[in-house]
Amino acid sequence: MAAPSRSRTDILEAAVPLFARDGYNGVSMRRLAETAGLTPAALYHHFPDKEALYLAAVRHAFEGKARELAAPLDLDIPPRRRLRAFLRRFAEVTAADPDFRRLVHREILEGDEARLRLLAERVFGGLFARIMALAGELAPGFDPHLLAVSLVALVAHHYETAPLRAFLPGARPEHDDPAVVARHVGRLLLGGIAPPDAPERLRTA
Amino acid sequence: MAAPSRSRTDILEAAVPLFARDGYNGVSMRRLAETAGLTPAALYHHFPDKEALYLAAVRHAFEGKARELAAPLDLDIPPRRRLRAFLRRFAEVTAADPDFRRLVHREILEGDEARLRLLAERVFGGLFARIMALAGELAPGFDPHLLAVSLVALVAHHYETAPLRAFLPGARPEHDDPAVVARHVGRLLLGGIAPPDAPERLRTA
DNA sequence: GTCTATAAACCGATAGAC
DNA sequence: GTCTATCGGTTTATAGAC
Repeated sequence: MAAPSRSRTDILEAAVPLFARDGYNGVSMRRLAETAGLTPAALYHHFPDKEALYLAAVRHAFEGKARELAAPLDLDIPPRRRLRAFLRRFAEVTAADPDFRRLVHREILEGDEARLRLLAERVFGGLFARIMALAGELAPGFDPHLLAVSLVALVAHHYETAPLRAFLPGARPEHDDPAVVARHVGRLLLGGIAPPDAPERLRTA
Repeated sequence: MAAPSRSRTDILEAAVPLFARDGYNGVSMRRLAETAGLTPAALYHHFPDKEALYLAAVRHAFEGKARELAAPLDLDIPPRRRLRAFLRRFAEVTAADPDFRRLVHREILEGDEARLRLLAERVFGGLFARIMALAGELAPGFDPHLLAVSLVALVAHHYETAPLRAFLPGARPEHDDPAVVARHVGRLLLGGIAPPDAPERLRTA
C-alpha cells in the first residue's frame, strides 16, 4: 500500500492520547481538530465519520504492539527464562505506554461484541496462544487458558490500578518500576508464596 | 441521619447500571430521567447537577461492598483457609455484580486524583490493609503491598477481561464460574506453577 | 416534588469557496 | 486538502406553574 499521508498520521497521533484519557464520548471532533492543528471540517476529508477516526486511532495505537510483546516468547531459551523475559518485556511496555494500556482497558469496557472479537482474534490472539503454550510447557497440570490469563493479570492489573494504588496502604515509588514488578511476578508464579506450614521448596535459580 | 427519600434512591438505582455500562459522558440527564420514571427537570430537585448525581450513584453502588468483601478476612481460621475463603467471596461478588466491577474499572480509568484518593482511603483502604495483613502472615518474604495487589489482580482481572477472554484461544464456559476461578487462583498462589525441573512440593490440603 | 417550556452551549456532519 | 459558515439535533441546566 502507498505511504499514508502525513497529516492523517498527525491526526491519529493527536487522537490517541485524547481517546485514551477521555473516551469516545468524551472527545469532540472540535477538540480533535484543535489538537491536530486543523478545523473540524478537514477531519472529514481523512475519515468518513468520528467512529472511523476512533477505530483508526485504536488500530494505530495497537500497531506492532502485540508483536513487540510476543518477541521474548520466541527466544530459544529454557521456559523459565522465557517466562522471565516475557514478564520483563510486558512490564516495560505497559509501564512505558499508558495510552496503549488505557485504550485496551477502554475497548474491553465499552467495545461491542464484534469489536472485541476482532481484537481477540486479529490483535491479541497470536500473542495469547503463545503465552498459553509457554504455560503448558511450564505447568502441564494447570488449565493453560486460566494460567495465561493469570500471567497477564499479574502485570496488567498492577499497572491498570496504578493511579488508585498510589493512595493504598504500603504503596512505594519502586512499585512502578518494571524490573521490580517483573521480578515479583516471576517469583510468585514460579514458586508460590511458600506458606510457613509447608517445607521450603528447592530453587534452581 | 433521616431516611433518604424513596425517589432519590430510585434515581440512583436506575442510574448505576447506566453509568456502569455507558460511562459518565455516555448517559444523558434525559435518559437518566426516563429510566427513573420522571422528567429531567425533576432530577435537579434531588441533585445540584449531573456530576453530583454520578458521584452519589457511585457511592450507592460501592456501599457495603468493601465490608462484604472483607468479611471472610475476619474469620478465626488458619491463614491458608482464610485466603481461600476470601478468594471465593471475591470471585463470587465480582461475578455476580458486573455493575460494581465496571464502575470501579471506570473510576480507575477516568477518576481524577481527588476522587481516586477518596476511593482508596475511604472505600477500599480498610479492605486492602486486611489483605496486606493476610499476605504478610502467609508469605513474610514478600512485599505485602505487591502481594496484595497480585492477589486482587488474579481475580479482578479475570472478570474484567471476560468479554474479551470469551474470544481468546482455550476459552471455556466454566472459566466464568467463581468456584473454578477461586480454586485456580488459590492453587497458583499457594504452590506456584511447580515447574518440571523442580521437585513436587508437599501439600497439606 | 414534579411538571412544561425553554435558554444557551455544544454536538456531529455537510456545503461550497479556494 | 483545508478553510468559513452553518444546519439540525442534543446537551446541561434553569424558570416558573401546579
